[in-house]
Amino acid sequence: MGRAPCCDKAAVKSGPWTAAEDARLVSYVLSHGHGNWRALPKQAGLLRCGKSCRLRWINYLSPDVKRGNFSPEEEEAIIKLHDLLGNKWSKIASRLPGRTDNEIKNVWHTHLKKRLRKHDSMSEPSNNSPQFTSSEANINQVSGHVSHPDNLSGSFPSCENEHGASSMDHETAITSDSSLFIDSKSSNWSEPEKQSPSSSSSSEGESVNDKSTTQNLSGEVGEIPFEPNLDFWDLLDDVSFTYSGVPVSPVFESLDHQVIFAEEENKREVGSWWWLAYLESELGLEATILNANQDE
DNA sequence: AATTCCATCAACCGCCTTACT
DNA sequence: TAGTAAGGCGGTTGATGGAAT
Repeated sequence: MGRAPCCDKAAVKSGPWTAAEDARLVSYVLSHGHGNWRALPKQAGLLRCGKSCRLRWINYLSPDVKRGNFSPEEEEAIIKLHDLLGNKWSKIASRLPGRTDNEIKNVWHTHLKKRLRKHDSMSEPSNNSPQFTSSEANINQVSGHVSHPDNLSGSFPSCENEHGASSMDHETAITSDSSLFIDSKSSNWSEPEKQSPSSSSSSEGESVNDKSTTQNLSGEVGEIPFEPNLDFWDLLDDVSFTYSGVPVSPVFESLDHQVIFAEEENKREVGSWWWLAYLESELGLEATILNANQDE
């Protein structure tokens, strides 16, 4: 007997999310939260597995998610953190505000790993310890970073992490290493158009999820088969957005605005706000907002 | 212009961990 | 303490678009 499936696979939908599903999920989470992911699909009227809902929210729909290319600083941080933590993507993601484990994992496999390998092939492996992979052996060369002191001890080479050894001791050490944490308010965040060509995919910043959401905008949005949460749509209808009493342009050109307006205690709120504006833009409603702004 | 190959990334799968009873 | 449910995580896959031929 195998493990019981988390949900009835025959009764749930799989594959790319439609704009209507996104809207329904967002509407529900914003108004009710996500106390129970497993129960959420039913309550929200989604024919999706709870896990799928959670993943969709965390990796794409959450206002905390920073879209756009990875800045050189972020990439360097990933390299450093991977050197220390191995494939602990969620731990790495926790150090990169706005970035998800999935995104980091993809970037690592599609860009950074190759880059390191390439760098490796161009350099002489003069001092490589046998237990280090070639790419790991060059991480310090690329980043100019000296690993955490613990990492230099014989008991904790990088490759141990890579192969699943516990990283808890490391985590504790790393937690106190502020140099390995990208401040969400830091100007190090770069806008997509400022990205170096070597950064991750060039299209991500401007056409978010054009494989799933955007491609469905043509027909499904107009046929959203559910009753939208009124509070949620009221927010979208409210074009006189303000933050702390200050009028704010509702259409952001980049997520950096989320950072600009993010006082620590209000960061999440603003992020949610930005997201609403973004969603409206994605759903083709930006004209409404822009026109409203111009009228002011 | 058509076809093939490759890179990218969203999403799925299954295992592990944690919280609760 | 053991059993169970749910959340979380990392590995992997498949669809897609663009580049190369």
